[in-house]
Amino acid sequence: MNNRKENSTNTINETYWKDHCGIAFTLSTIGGRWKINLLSYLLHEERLRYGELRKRLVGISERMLIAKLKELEQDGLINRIVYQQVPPKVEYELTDLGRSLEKILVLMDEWGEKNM
Amino acid sequence: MNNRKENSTNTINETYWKDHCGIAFTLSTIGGRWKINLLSYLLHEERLRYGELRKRLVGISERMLIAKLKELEQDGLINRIVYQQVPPKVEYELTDLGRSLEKILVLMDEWGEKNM
DNA sequence: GTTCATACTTACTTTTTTGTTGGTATCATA
DNA sequence: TATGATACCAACAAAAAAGTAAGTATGAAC
Repeated sequence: MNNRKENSTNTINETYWKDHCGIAFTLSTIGGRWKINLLSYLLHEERLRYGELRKRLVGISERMLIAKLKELEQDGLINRIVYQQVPPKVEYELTDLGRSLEKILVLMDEWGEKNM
Repeated sequence: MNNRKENSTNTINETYWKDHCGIAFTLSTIGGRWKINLLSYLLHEERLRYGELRKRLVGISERMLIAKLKELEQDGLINRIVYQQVPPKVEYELTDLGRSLEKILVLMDEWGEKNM
């Protein structure tokens, strides 16, 4: 899953900036095609099941959805809540750390709505 | 330079979200490896020459620096000021639109510094 | 007429991200 | 015993982003 070349210039650059610059660090945790959408939906709707997220993220593939959920979970931004039942039921919600991004997300949304 | 496939799923998805979601739009204009660094330096230092930017953006290649400057200029976030002299002198500064991102950049920086 | 400084440019390669397709597991219900 | 519902996985392929290396142009100073 994590098949980055550890000593590529690309990775070296990203690592350098993640370590030296707050903005770069932040961007690395919420950047990419889908993460902010995920965070945004979870911010507004509290808890959502896997299938509900998939419906909302128009165009996303299972592969990406799972991958991004896993990354967000590993970064401590969301919780994964598993119900022991069949068929399976899994819900996702923001952690406190995830919710602490609210202001940034709101500002980004406002800026975008205004300038797009 | 712009060699995106116009009808790839990837591009279709990005376009859809850029049109429907403010956050996605914002992220598409400041995302990627280098743009926020550029904006950040220009925010703090007002005007910087091409060569000065290159020194600050440790690790960046000419190709990337030019490409990102051009994108930022086309999106109206920065001004390119050319002095008619040899050897050439070109400065870059934020536009009002660029400066309107300040709050977001500051918050991202704070969040990063706190959590990295 | 060669060198220097500066801001770019271009062809090409590598790396990373994203998408496609076709799976698996579980147990209740029909 | 077959079907359905849900969450997830894995091999492969395409697309996009980033990096490498070697250029160009200009006119002044040597």
